[in-house]
This record gives sequence, structure tokens and C-alpha cells, in this order.
Amino acid sequence: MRAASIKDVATHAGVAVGTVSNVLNYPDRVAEKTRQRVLNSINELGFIRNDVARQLRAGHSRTIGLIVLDIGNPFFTSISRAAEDAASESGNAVVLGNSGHDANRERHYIDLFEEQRVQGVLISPVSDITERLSALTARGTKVVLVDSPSSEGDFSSVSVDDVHGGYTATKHLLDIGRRKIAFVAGPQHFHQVSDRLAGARNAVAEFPDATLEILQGNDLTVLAGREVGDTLVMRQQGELPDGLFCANDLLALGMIQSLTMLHTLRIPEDVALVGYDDIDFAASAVVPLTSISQPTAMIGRTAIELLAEQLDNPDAKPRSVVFKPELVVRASTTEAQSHQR
Amino acid sequence: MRAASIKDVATHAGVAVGTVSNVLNYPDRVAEKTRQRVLNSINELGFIRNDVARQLRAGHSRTIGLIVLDIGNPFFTSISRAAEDAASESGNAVVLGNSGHDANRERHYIDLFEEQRVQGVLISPVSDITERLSALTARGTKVVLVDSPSSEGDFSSVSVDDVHGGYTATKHLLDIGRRKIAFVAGPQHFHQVSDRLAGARNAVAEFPDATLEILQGNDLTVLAGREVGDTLVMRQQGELPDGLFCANDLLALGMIQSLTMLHTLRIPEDVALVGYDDIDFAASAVVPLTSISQPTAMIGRTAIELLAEQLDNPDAKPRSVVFKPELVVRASTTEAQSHQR
DNA sequence: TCTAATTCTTGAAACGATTCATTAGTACGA
DNA sequence: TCGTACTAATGAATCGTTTCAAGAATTAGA
Repeated sequence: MRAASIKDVATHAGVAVGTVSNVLNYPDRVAEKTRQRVLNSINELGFIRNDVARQLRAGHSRTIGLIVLDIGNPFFTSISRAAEDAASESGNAVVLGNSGHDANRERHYIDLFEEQRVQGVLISPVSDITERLSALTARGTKVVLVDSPSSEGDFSSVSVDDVHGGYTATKHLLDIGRRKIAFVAGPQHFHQVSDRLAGARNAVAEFPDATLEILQGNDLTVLAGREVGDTLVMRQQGELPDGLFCANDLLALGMIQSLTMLHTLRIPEDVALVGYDDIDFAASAVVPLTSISQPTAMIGRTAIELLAEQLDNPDAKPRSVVFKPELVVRASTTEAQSHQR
Repeated sequence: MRAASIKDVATHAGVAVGTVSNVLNYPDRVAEKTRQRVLNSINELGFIRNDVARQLRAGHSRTIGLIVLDIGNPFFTSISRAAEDAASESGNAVVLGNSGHDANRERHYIDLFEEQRVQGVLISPVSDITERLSALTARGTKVVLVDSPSSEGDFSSVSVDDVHGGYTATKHLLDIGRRKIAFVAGPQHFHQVSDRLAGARNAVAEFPDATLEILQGNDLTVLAGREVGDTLVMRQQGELPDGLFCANDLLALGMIQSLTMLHTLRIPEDVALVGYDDIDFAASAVVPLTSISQPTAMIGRTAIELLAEQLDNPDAKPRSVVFKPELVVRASTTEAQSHQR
């Protein structure tokens, strides 16, 4: 009941193991007649090549590890889907690990991937693990940072200019006349949060009569957004911001939920709202959400390409690609509520 | 620059390779002094165990393959997260493959996983691939069907009683007095769709004055839901259904989007709405969605357990677990719009 | 001090593929 | 018929572990 090996096939076909291997890898080195005989044996025995043995001999696998911060966030789902597609074009598979913003799980996955001798690791880091990643690189496993700029240029990286995105989002609110801006934050040690806030600050600084308030959420989830929103709706009318910029779309969806609950506040008339990431659910929210679109498909694909670069030319300098995010205007910031899509 | 092997460690520590292996796998077979010496060498050389070689020797990997229908659907994300957690408790890793309802990609992943000699495959099948899966089993790779009942009892399976779920959803609409029911379908060759419809039929049959209409969507996505919704809002007032049951939440969210767009229809007063899956975004929709909750975490975890069962006892009969889904009532079907959560 | 029992350590074999230097076989021209 | 040139096929070595029978070293008991 043991799975058939190349040796079994060789015996069955009456040839040497090397010949079977050639049939699989260099078919035209083998005479037509022999090849047919071997192929028949392969079918008859139900032989499936053992990739583990192949990898051992080759010294590396056909696998790429991807470690994301939150698989429940459509932003990362979308990236991983793109990475998977791009990788499979070159015959590689992507193994997905979900750190869930937990440094221990992150470490666990790095260890696992290194033991599995993956070709490379794409990672959206939770914590500062430059050291661990350098060790990885030193031993030959390539690393590409995803959605995180390379601090010292040690690694290749794909990222999106979050400061610029934060600026764009906030500038848009200011441009439509809002002056009492609030930033709905997530935990500020997430660089995504602090960078977007920095951008918001830059934009507000350009308008002397504008103010920026920070509403602290304790996570980047819908629930956290609702919690922040609930505190907001309790305020006096005059103390409300008229422009809200949320650190991501999940927060923004939670905000919408809270703000529309009592039907006392109108979006965007009373409060205009901008999210970040432009996830699919943002476009299909009941008040379609203006958001900052990140090219997730490009991010995933580029990560794979940067990795391929490193693999093809081991001495290549790491390269960083930074995308510019784009504003997508929808009903949550447009007074004339057009219903077009 | 080649990664250090166990042999390098042995040389460096002045012991035999077998001893290094023992330090890693059976530490108490090795004298304290020797063990320390070996551990030092391991650290100094930055040795990382090569899991590929280990697997080759062991004959199997520590990896489990999971093939889902749509990684963009939070239903599957949630299952895979649970499976991953459960697997990691026993030191196994889950490799995720996304078939995207495409039979070719499905086949591709099965091949890949078999070549990688994964311990087992958890799969939510697109097409009827019983034959291919039987071949897998015959060669020693265990199979567990996920969200799909085992047709002939050939494989272990975890599923949820979709007929019952469809019944429950529809019965709820009938119980709150709705009689003109419509089922918003996805492609009917998805068994999830046809089963839920069957349940809906059963419920409607219990009420002589009730009717059931089928609105055909061409996918199980938010966009498809909007398309169906758009055709619906064009209808005359009298021809509208007063109770809608959507084949899944994504469709339902699209429906809400369309129905509320023109502010001519009220949910639930004019049309009550029930979805299916109870994804996170259902609870946080602006009209919180009544839905049929599936125990996704349990599904993922149980799939891993069923697999473990097969692995521990290769002769164990396949076992099928069927969960009952549960109705979760929210504002989309409750006239007295309570704002509690 | 000697023997027996116990604990440590050794190193070759095995896992299943690929590689590559050799050998075997074939075809052709002289 | 022989030699040359080429194509096919062979099978041992290799990748980095784990396993395990056997040998070496240590300890305990008398």
C-alpha cells in the first residue's frame, strides 16, 4: 500500500531508474518506444512524483511563504490571492500564514518556513524582526517585505505611500469644505496607522482654520469602529467633527454603522467620511464609502516579482517599490448624492 | 554560504551525526555535557533543521492541504483560520489553495498537494471528483470533505444541513407573516444553492397561501446581488415579494444595496430579508442582516479532527459530521427596529 | 578488581528523487 | 568489415535527515 516510487516504475518497465527520471524531466533524451513503456508503467502503478525527495536533491523547494497580519481583512486576502496567482504562473505555490498581529505566531511561521526551505518569505511584519530576517537572508532564504517599507534597504519591499494616502484623504475632506477633522486611529504602533496620521497632519497644516482631533480605536476592525462611533454620537451637536478619516475601511464601516443608527446624523451632510484600503465591502456599503484605494493585486504580484529577482540573481541589490494610493470618491463625501456606480 | 547541515554541526562539536540527531529528537538519550556542546555548535553555526530531509525519511510531511471555493468569501476565510489554529496545535501547518470554483485549479492543487505528500487534504469540492479523491486515499493521503456531504460515505466529511438552513430561513419569513417569498439563487449546480432552495420549498409547502419565486443570480457575490436587486426595484409595487431569502450573505448585501438606493422600499417593512452564512459584515451592515449562522470555527476545527482520526487509525471508517445551522434574527426581519445589539 | 548492567555514542543504511560519467547500442560511410 | 559519431540507457553518488544495531564508556555491585 506504499505509494509507488520511481524504482518501482523502473522495475515494472524494465529500465533503470535514471531512465524513468529522464522520462519525467527530459523526455526527448529517451527513445519514443522506451518512453511509452515507462509512461504506461507510471499510469498502471499510479505513480506520483515525490516532491519531497526532489526538493532534497534540488536543495530548495517550489514554495513561497507569505505571512500576513490579518487574513480576515480583505486587503490581505486580496494581496494573497494575487501573489498566489503570480506564483503559480512560474510553477510555485504560496503557503499562507496568518500572524494576526501576534509576534509569537509571526516567529513561529518564520521558523516553520525556514525549516521547510521555502524559496523565499513574503512578510508583512508585526514587530521589528529585522535581525531574524537578516539571518534568514544570510542562510539563503530571500525576504520581501510587504506593505512595509524596508527600514535600512536591507530587503526588497513593496509598499504603498501611507503618508501620501493619509494626506490625500484628509485633503479631500478639506477640499469639500470640512474643517473639523478627526482621525479615527487604530493602535498607533502599527506603522500603517501612524503614517496615515502623519499624512493627515500635513494636510491639516495647510489650512490654518482647520483642526485635527484623534479618536483612538483599539483595533482595526468593524467592531472597534463601532465603539469609537458610539462615543461620538453622544456628543453635543457643536462638538462633532464634520470630516472623519478612518485608518482603514473596517473602522469606517463600523463608524457608518454607529452614526446612522439613530438617524440623527446624515452622511455626508453632517459628517463626511473617508476610509482606507478600498475593500470590496466599501463600495457596497449602504452609504458607499469614499476610500483610498491600494493596488492590492499589484502589491501581491510585485512581491512575487521582487522575490524572483532575488532568486534569479542572488547578488542583486534589494529593491523597493512604492505605490501611490488613489482617492476613490463615493457617496460618503459627495453632497449631491449621485446614485451612479 | 550553504546552510549548515547536521554533519557540519557534528564535525564542529566533535560528535557523530547520530548524536546531533538525538539532541534534536531525544534530548535525554544524550549526556548533559555532550548535549550542551552540540547545542552550542548549533547556535554558533546557525543550524536550522532541514525539514525536507526529515520528511523524506519520515515518509510524510507535517502539512495539510486545504482547498476552498472562494478565499474572498469570509465564510471560507473563517473556516481556514480555524483549521489553521487547530492544526498548529498538533504541530501541523495548513497550506491554503483557492480553487475559485474552477475545476482546473482544483485539480492543480490536488496534484500539487499529492506530490508534496501532505498528510491529508481538506477540500470543498467544485466538481464531482470522487474518483480522483479515491485514488488519493488509495495511495495513503487522507481526504476530508468540507461543507459538502460525503456522497457515498467514502470520505469523512463536515457539513452543515443546508436543507434545514433553507427551511429555517424561509419559515422565519413565513412566521413573521410574509407570504410572497422569493429565493435569490446563485448558480444552481452549487449544491449549497440547490439544498437551500429545497429547504425553502419545504417551508413554503407548509403554508397553502404562500408562494415561492426564484430570482436567479449568476454568482454568489455582492455584485450579483445588486444585479438581481436592480431588476427587482423596477417592478410594480404589487408584484414585489415581501420576503426575500438570499442564498448567501454576499448576495443579500448586494440586495440591500439596491433596495435601499432609491429610498422607495423599506427593510423590513416592505421587504424582509434573510441571508445565509452570517459573515461578520452581515452583522455590521446598515440594516443588520438576519442570517443563518454556520459554525465556521467548528467546521474548520472538526475537519482537522476528522483528519487526525484517519491518520491515527488508518483503518477507521470515514465519519461524517453534520452541523445544524442557526437562525440569527436582526433588523432586516424585525418590524420593531430595535437598535440593541 | 572484575563482571554485569546501564548509559552514551557511533556510523552505516535508508528515504526517493536527480545528476552525470560511463557503457551499450545503432547508423553510417569508407 | 571496421571505425567513427552519435544516441540511449545505465547505475552509483548525492542531498540531509532519522533509525538502529552494535560498540564504547561508565557505573554499580560483589
